Amino acid sequence: MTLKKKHYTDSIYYDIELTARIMKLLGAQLFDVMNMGMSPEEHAALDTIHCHPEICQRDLAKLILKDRANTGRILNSLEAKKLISRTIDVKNNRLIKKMTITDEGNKKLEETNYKIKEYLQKVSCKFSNEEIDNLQESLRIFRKSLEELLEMNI
Amino acid sequence: MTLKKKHYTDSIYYDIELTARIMKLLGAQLFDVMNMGMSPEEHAALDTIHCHPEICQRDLAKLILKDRANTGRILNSLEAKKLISRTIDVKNNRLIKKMTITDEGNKKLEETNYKIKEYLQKVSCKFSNEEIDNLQESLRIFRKSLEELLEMNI
DNA sequence: AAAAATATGTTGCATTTACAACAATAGTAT
DNA sequence: ATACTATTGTTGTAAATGCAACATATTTTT
Repeated sequence: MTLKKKHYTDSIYYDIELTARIMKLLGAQLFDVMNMGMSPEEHAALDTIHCHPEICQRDLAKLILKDRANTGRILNSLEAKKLISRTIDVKNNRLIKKMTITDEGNKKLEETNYKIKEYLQKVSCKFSNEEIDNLQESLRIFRKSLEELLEMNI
Repeated sequence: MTLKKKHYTDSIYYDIELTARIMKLLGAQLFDVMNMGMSPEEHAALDTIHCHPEICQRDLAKLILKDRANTGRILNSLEAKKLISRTIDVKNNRLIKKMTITDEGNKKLEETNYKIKEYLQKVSCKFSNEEIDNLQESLRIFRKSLEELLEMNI
């Protein structure tokens, strides 16, 4: 009853949707104003490749919450901007397109991450780091409940 | 630092995006399996009209988090399904398309809300109502911080 | 060894979405 | 009173997204 409350705009569904929307807006604005030279999606991909250097496109897709098709397109764009290069490589005896971040890409990523960090300290002032940690933890637990429900398969 | 953490997949941005995505998936699945006869978006619109009987399309758009164009299209679909009817009316001496929920629409809305409530009690078992209230409150406070940042206009 | 299943990536298409332009009307200012 | 601005809704268009089909290659099954 409290979960979906009585009506749509009172539900947790709505609160999460709305928060996600505002964050996306803020992100788009940040990347636009700061002239990052890449989209938030491209940054997400680049940053995630940096954290998982041997990742394949399929696994990257799962992490950045896109499907394989769109992940491929984002990577095409990053490649066109010479921020990554793609070579055919082998992992577990399987052919994969290995992605390597170029020097230019690493420089750009570092710059971008710094700008983001700098910008977002303004939020941290208003919402303490501990509060954010708690919120993230609550969301994780909440997701776990949802995923169990998905497995129940009704 | 904690807000965006070091990397994309550790950030609160990511947690919220991921949670939103899972909720949307769950919602789509629910509406599909239960044969609701309308999309989650249409339900959001219908339920919100029910809560604000005199609302105009523009205000409805703000509430259901769509733009005016898409709100109009959703309403077209609801009208085609005979769940609402639209008549030209006057509000504050202004011409607006007044939306009225049909009897069929009210019946459908009640049915749907009941099915949702029933289904979501399963989640409440795993995640207490109080926890959900707390999560919603945290999200509200977090959004407030973000909105202040948006007003600061960079 | 042949066939079936799995993994990886690409392409095409249909849907959703957002944004901008437009039309019609009403309020406000000069 | 006329012109400007704001509100409301529609239409058109371009971009993002997701899904299904396909191509290729590898692993597993028979």
